[in-house]
Amino acid sequence: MTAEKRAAGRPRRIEKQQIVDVARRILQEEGVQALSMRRVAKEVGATPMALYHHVRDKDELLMLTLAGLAASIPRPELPADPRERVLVTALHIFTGLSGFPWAVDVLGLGELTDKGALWMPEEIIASCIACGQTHEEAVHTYRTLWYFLYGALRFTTAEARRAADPDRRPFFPNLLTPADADELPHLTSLSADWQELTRGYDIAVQLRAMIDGLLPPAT
Amino acid sequence: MTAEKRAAGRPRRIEKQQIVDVARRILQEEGVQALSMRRVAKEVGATPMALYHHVRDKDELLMLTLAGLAASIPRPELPADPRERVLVTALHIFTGLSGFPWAVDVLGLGELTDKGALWMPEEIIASCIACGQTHEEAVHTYRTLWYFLYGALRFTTAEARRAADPDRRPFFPNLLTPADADELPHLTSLSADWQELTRGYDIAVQLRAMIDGLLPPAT
DNA sequence: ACCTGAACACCGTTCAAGT
DNA sequence: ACCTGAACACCGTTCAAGT
Repeated sequence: MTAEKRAAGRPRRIEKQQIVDVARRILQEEGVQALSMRRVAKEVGATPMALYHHVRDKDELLMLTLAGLAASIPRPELPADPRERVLVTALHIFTGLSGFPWAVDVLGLGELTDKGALWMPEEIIASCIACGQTHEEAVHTYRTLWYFLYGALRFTTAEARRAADPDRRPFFPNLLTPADADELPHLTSLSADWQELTRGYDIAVQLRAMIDGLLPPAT
Repeated sequence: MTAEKRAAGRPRRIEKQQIVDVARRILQEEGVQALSMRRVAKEVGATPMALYHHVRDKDELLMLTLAGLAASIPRPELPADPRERVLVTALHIFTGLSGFPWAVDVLGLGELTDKGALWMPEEIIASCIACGQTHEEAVHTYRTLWYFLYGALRFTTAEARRAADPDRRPFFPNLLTPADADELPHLTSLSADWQELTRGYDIAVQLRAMIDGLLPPAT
């Protein structure tokens, strides 16, 4: 079904793949806020408008950068127990995407784009069914896990970005004062070692507990 | 401690509160992508640069729009059972923020800004402790619930936005073809009624299950 | 102290024209 | 078919000056 390319008309000077590659490099090196159509055009050696002959708009270009990303991450060994497979696959999504903060931003656009990533929802849904869930329940469980992973990735990467910023000043440093101890006793007593508590957060522990609640009890 | 305002210098023409109010109205009516400093300045009857005398930058203005939001939402009746209190409070966060999609975007900036919202983490952490968790575990549980709620809100509001768009065309309509049935059997068989499965997703059911897994078993 | 004006260095995208 | 050039309608923010 792959038709020969017609040689009619003007020969193309820039390839779609080239555009996507440049975009992905900018995203990886400088993040999503650094990517602009004009910047990509310049680095690809063309006019901004030349890009629009290859992609519909900026959102499409962003989503195209996701293609092939999953294939570049080594697939993990999956255990035999289906419950453990859910955990390991979910953790793999988290650790895999941790290295690509820009991908989390792009995934927020809400459209599936990378076919090579689909084995992960497939695996989780299949394992949930193997654990005794109906097909519908399994889809819901996957969705719940994805919402959690997305949120965790968002705040983890955002915090890492802010930590890397040399001249960051908190916007509201003293939202909580000792005077709030009456109304908010736990938050005030915990606010001192909030940073340490954040470090102690273990995504694997949380995922395991979540999965325990979401899946039917083991037989 | 509230010092009298010095009347020295030029009298102010625009009040900070006025700026924040206009910004919040734009956010509520047209969403976060419609808010610009220049737009706010115009509607407030001033130069773009006048705003910078009252706020540090656009991010600070965005975060200021959150102040007082929680107080505008009626506080729910909380049940006596601490486990149920966690659920009801978490659900309240979800339903409360569902009406303010822009607030979800602003919360993604990652800084706490609305003091009136702090009773919710306080309540969840206190209830988790009442259920037998340590202070540290309770903070982790809250964080896990928040990550999930944030992800759920993100995708729910994004989907609602796209559904409201009159001329939306999916970017990648046929990512999954019948030929993928070998590799991705569940996804291909489920893709037909994916919309219906999405409608059947019940956040209360998922939260209850999550909480069951996260909290120690009831005595 | 508070605000203006001009400027800098950008954006995404449409449209008409060229090869 | 593919690309350019010019234009439209915007951005956030700095800086020097005015009252």
